[in-house]
Amino acid sequence: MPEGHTLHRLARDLEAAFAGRRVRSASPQGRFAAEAARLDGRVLESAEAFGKHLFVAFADVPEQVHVHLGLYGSFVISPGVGHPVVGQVRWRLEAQASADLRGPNACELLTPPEVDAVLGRLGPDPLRADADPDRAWHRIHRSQVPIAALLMDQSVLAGVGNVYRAEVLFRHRVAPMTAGRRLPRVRWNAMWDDLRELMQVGVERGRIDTVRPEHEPEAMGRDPRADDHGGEVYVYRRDGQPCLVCATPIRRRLVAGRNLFWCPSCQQRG
DNA sequence: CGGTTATGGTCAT
DNA sequence: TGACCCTAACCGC
Repeated sequence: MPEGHTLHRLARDLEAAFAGRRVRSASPQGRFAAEAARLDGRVLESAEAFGKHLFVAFADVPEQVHVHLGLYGSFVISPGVGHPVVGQVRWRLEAQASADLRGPNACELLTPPEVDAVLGRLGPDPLRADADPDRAWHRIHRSQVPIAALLMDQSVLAGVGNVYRAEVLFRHRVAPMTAGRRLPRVRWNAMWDDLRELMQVGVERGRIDTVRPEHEPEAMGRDPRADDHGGEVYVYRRDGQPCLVCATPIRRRLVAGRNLFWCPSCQQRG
């Protein structure tokens, strides 16, 4: 379930479990075998996330492991070592804990220039303290592309995925097909601040929650059970169901190959 | 058991 | 725009 919050949480957890420790490194599946063997027995130095990209550094190794989870990759940390390998495990780290990487879009050793090249393609990441929202604004305010597409463009903004884009558009009542150049600057500033807070909550809880207290199902007299994807949201994957605010049926439409969800009644402004 | 789906991205056309 | 990559869960038969 990888949007940016997942990777930042993962970086934090990997450091807690492995930083400063000598680790075993292997590729049970074999597709990262040579690289994993090279790192075996070394000290894991750091794990850091930029948008949806994760970089793991080892002492005395100039290259870093670049991990991108893609649509359905997972990197799961569990206590203890020597667990049986279940399914396709691309990379396994072990110290006093274990971490299994499955189904990543990318798992590769990159040289420092190659790392810089990846980072250079990324827009500002709301989860990084030094991120500059003006860099994103510069791209947005001169673009004819719908804001719903711009939010997914990692070179405009890094870390936002299909859930956060739908939810932040709803929370700010923005019509998804509004061209970037039609979005008022004050609106963008508010969306950026909101994303910072929402994604930080995502890091802390390990799930995406976007519903304000006054709209929570319990407060609205509904079953307080979380949505199927694990968090509490306004529109994501709720097509056909009543809007939590106005009861209008939530709509769905494919935008740039991904399902976009929105409330046609609540979301009418630029 | 096979088809579908998924919070993503790249590359070719 | 479409093909393709990667893995697992879920659904209907």
